[in-house]
Amino acid sequence: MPATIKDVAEKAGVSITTVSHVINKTRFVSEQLQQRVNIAIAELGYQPSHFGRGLRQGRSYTIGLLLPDPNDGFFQTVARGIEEHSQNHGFGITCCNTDEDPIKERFFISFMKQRSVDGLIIAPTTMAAESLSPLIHEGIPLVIIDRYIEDLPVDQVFSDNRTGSYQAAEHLLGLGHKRIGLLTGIRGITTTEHRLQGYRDCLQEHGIDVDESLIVEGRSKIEEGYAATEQLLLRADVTAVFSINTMMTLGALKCFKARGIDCPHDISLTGFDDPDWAAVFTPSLTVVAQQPYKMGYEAGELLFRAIEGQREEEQVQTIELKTQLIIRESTARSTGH
Amino acid sequence: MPATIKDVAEKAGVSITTVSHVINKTRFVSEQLQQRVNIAIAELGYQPSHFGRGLRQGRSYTIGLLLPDPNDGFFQTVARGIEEHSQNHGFGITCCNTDEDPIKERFFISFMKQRSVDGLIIAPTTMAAESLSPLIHEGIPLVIIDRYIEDLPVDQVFSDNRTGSYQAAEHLLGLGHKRIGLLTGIRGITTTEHRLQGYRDCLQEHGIDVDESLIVEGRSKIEEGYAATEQLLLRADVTAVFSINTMMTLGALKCFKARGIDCPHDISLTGFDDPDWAAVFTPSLTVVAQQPYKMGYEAGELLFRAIEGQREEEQVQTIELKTQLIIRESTARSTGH
DNA sequence: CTGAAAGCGCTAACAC
DNA sequence: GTGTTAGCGCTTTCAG
Repeated sequence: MPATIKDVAEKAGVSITTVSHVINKTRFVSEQLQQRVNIAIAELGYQPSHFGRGLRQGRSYTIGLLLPDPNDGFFQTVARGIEEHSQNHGFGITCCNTDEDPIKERFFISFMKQRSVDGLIIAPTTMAAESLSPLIHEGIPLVIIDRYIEDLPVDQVFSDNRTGSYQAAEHLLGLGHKRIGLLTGIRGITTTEHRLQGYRDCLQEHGIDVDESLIVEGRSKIEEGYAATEQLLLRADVTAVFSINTMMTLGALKCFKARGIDCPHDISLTGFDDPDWAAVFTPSLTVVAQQPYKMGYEAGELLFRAIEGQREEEQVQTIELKTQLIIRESTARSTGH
Repeated sequence: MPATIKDVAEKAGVSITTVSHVINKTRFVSEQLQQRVNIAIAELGYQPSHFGRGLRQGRSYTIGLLLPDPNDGFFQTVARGIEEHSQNHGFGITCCNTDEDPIKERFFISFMKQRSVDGLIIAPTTMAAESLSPLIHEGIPLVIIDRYIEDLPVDQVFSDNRTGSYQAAEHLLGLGHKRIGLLTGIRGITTTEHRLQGYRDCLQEHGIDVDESLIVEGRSKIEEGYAATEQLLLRADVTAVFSINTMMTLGALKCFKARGIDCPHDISLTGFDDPDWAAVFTPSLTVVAQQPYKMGYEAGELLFRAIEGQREEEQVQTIELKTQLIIRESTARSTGH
């Protein structure tokens, strides 16, 4: 039904080869023919078929994006950063949510392969490289984001979670807090583990033994944050809470609210990530901010460099983004207990 | 490099026809051959090429999604509802952000057409049908969401924005507020216009003349909401603010915070949409909640019905979703002035 | 019950 | 400077 290259060729009175070359600027064509072709294209409203081209070239002009949690505004912003590049290159994006499920991850990777994506950006669900190494082996351009995987010869972009976490803990210690509860995100992904490590390192370097009972495992839903906070509050001596991701932070706040706990007077709170509302909240939230847009942007840059072959083989890059501690109202000097 | 149907056929000692039929279950194949084929497929890790199939069938097993604002969690949830269906049908989703820009919208529609998407779900940037009617004419399955377009013979799913807004205004009137400021979203899209209309209708039916100076135009960024609220506050007699979208609401809250205005004691606030944090905020926010997941889900259902041809021609549906006024702490009885 | 072969729209090697 | 043509991987008619 839609016009094909053949229709254009006939209308312009040239061969389809010439049409192809005009479209792709892939060899010289005389002014005159170029014009005839362009006119024909315009009149027919011709657009090259994605399939014809793809079948021939084995390229899809599409990149795949595998993200764990669509509810998290963080990844939304990451996606924007990536989009910046894909638009410039005329590429499409196919995005799938893994929901932190390795099975889904595997499925979608295979899905993407079937569709011959030209590159893939993944925030992996696990620290293991099983599902990823085949990709690398097959030479599909790949960039890992958000979660660092050790010893994997592949481009990676992630935040310096350990330092971010360290600084948050140090900030709380500096305010006189000795017993700092930690709400973790889902275990087994590096973001969580590194943030946990930063907390541990900081306490230890300040001569404080880490009380494991102050570390409560959550995942990434408000209710889980709520429950984890309640559990934490059973220990009456907690004067500060450090929450490792946005949803857990909201859960903590909800719990505070339900129990009539005054933050920061009764308990200080520090979160990770800086969503729009964090600064508007009452109290405004002290947080460790990441650079989600930049994460996406850098990842996109690495990916397209690989796609366009402007990269030496085996020369992979690892980009660690700085975090920033933003001190607001939700943390205050410990009133002791 | 990856295995083709031909490789499978050779390995299984059958014709490619048979392989195709086994894969697609499109005609009877003896148990024996089926097994041989399936084994060969497994051993080769064969996946049918998306391009080969697409070129032949003119289908992409992909739907397109055009959304205006990726920062808005609302659309994120809508997308989840759609995804539910696309997963079940083994379809992919290609999503693009129009950023409320009709030019981008047009571009992406054309982009989607080139890629032969099997259907399109769009939250249009304007009330005009120009970019959309060609699609309808070409018979590409299409569902409009969020924003109603009159007299367009196409499936549509949207919220009853007028009633939602009406109820919010009525709630504020019931609390004794007489001078209710209105922060609008971007003008010219039906969501904004209908919400505006609901506000107007409510005041009028309660015998109150609408003071146009209480209606301040914003768009969809925090800073715009902030500025609009400041403008509103120049009128000292405003005792309540009704904000028409999430970002404007955040802007209003930010302004309140900056000026030391106590909500709801000094001024009541009602928002539209119910993001995660609205209930956790201090004060928790009275809002008109929509049903974003349902919006996506219904849209997906309509779209796939059309894609699979289970719909009479010219038999379009229009689904209006109820909104719900959720009364929380941010609205209180007017203390008068 | 199975296979041979045409052809979807395009690009690029090969002619001229 | 331009055209002819093979063939990418698949589905589907047609033949048997």
